[in-house]
Amino acid sequence: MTSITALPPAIFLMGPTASGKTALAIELVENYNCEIISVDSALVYKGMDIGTAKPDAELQARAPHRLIDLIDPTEAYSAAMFREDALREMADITAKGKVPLLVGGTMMYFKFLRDGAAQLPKANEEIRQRLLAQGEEFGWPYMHGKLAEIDPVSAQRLKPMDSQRIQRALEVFEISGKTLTEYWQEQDEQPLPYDVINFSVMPKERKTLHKRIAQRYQIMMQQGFVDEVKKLYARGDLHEELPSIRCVGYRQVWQYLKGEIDYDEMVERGIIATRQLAKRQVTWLRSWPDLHSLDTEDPNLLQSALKILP
RNA sequence: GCCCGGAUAGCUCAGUCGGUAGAGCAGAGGAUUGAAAAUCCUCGUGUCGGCAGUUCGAUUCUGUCUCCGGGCA
Repeated sequence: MTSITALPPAIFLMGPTASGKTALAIELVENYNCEIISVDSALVYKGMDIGTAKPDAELQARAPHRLIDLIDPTEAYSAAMFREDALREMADITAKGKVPLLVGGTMMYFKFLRDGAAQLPKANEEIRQRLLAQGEEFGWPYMHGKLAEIDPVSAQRLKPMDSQRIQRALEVFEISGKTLTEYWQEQDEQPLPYDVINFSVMPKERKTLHKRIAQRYQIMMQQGFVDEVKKLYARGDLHEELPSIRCVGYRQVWQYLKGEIDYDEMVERGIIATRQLAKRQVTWLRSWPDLHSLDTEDPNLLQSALKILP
């Protein structure tokens, strides 16, 4: 009754963009019996390397990352797909007698892993496009009103301009005839079968993070970020509405290539978008339970992390 | 040196027919259930360039000085 089955360990290494997660993860791989699983919604895209700060060939040779380069930029990934993929990879690593090290900044993916997900129907592109077009035409408050008729609980929770969530709630109902609220009620606990050690890494000062973001963005420019996006642009089958092209930086370079903004403005807006991303990531982390906070600038960062690990 | 136009929130600017001011952007805080690097919500006191004058009262009118544009020499 009181006996608790020992769960295998797993490590979550979370943090805002440009906080030094990857560097620490690689050091951990070299000093601890673990393997990396990427938790990043942008690293899944093939051909998007510089702007996503994807670990290069040399780093990946030192410490292989799972769940990167999974799909083409025309395709879409999702938190639910991530959960499935990650659980599979974690089991594989555990079976090898190693500890899964989940590293990334996509906090909703971490949340899905930690808390599970409802058994919702997956996105339907045709319905999605139609709902988006309707939203554009009649305005999201109108769509929000329609949602209130079929699923008042969801409507009350969502703001009238939250296009994405309103669209999703309507989509779920159209596909299945069941409301999002009903699905949520049916959702049962899906505890993660691991004993997780939660880490966050970031500089103590926001200003320091902002500085790192700006510096890294300039380095990306020097590495040929614009050329990378040019290649995507030249394909002709990609556009600004795709999740891939909406990624931080890619969206801004895309606008530059379309001639909507000049070079300096593109750089400025790219850096701003990165800062705003970092802020949202930090917001997630503030309420994350059982978090061991590490300081990017800690000269003994690796040792500080190892001290906490079993 | 002269003429004209500016000088207001971190930035770009609006405005007050004289009663101490407001947008966008930035920034901060928050939300987050198959797009999440997405999507959305909340938050605006600042010697209204300095000094002097008129006035009950000046950021607003007048004078002057400083600085920044542009033009003429």
